[in-house]
Amino acid sequence: MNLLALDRLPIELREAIATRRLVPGQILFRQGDLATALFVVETGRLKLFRQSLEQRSITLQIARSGESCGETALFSEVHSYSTVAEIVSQVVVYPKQSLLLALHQYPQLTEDLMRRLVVSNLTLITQLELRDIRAAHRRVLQYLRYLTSAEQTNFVNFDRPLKEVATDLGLTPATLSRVLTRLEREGAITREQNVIWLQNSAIT
Amino acid sequence: MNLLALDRLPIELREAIATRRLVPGQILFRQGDLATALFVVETGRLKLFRQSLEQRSITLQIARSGESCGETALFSEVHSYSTVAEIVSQVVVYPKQSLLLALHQYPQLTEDLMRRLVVSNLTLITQLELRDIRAAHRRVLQYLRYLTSAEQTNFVNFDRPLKEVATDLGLTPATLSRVLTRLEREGAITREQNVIWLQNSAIT
DNA sequence: CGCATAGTTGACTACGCTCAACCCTGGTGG
DNA sequence: CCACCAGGGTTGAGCGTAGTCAACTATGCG
Repeated sequence: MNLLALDRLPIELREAIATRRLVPGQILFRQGDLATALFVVETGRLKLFRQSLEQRSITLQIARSGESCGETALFSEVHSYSTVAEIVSQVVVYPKQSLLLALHQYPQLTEDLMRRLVVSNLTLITQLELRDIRAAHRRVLQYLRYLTSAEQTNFVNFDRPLKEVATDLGLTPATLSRVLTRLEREGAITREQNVIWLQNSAIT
Repeated sequence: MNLLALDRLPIELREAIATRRLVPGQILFRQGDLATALFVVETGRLKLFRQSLEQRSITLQIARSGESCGETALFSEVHSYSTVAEIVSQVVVYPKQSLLLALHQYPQLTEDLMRRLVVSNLTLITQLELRDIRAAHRRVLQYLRYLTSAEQTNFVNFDRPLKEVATDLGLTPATLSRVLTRLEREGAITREQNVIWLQNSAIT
């Protein structure tokens, strides 16, 4: 949940951190904002996204409990993406300056941060790979595979509107809807409420 | 060029590093390979790419002198992408174990590594943003803008075949060709050999 | 000089987007 | 308790644009 077990944190950093509550739709920071802190999600759900030219929004990641955002700004003046709370959320705020100071003395902290950066990297790579799949039905199928393999299950429970999922995938809601009905018709998945079962089919 | 000025490196790491020569087309490591080292390009040009399902290749980054690859593997067992030399190249090899050991004692090293991870992150985000632009001509234009803004110039000198550039952009060579002639016809760019001039036009 | 490869151009196709209408659900207020 | 409304989800028709496949040209290298 926290960057490090609280009692292992240097005292000066322990004093600097705080928590913050966010309501749905509330912006934590905007891309371009001066970066003053790094955040770790305690509860709730944040969306990390970039608002591109021509006002499209590109979802970089959905950060849930234990995940962080704003790490890249540790070594860059400003945030490179925006973050918004999708539901009521609580985040831990680690002031950038205190963190940077503490880095030098606490190797554990360093390692944790690096790990987070690496994870963030891998997430982005996954996103890129998804976007590279042109055919919508394959992209969706692959997306479902990622989700299930991460959870070690064969189903996905969507806790967010399909509309959102669609844009995450770079699709329109209409297209996603069509794709899902098609996949179900073909027997690749079965749907039930917000739950989608993946049949381990040979369909690629 | 190096991860750190050589004389500032801890002696045990200094002894562990080596250099390696690569010929065009030579694979440095493959995605899925056990990660044993991190590499910094001394001379030449490497392509970091992911081979997706259905044998498409997604270029993550072109690493040139001073840039690195394999950092993400510092905290993961295996490499998450492949790296190939596009031309004759020379890389510095930093064994992972030695690096991890040295991290604890040399804050400078840590900072350098984190910086590299952050840069890698931003590069990936840029890629994603590009891919999100559907219209090929806009995507290409934006790509040219990124390149020129990075170089502080108004032209781009392609040292690699357009064919490669096309796939980097997620386009086919045919489409890229058409787009370039169109952009030139519309006056957004002018071409001459491998050089493309960007007219600061209002065209978006 | 001849070959291999990159680049260009054309005709056709496929697929996701747009825009629109419609259904369905959950929440609200009378 | 029902009427209404708003939003998400679904479905349809038509369009635009990048892909595909192919032919052809240009270029560089042996």
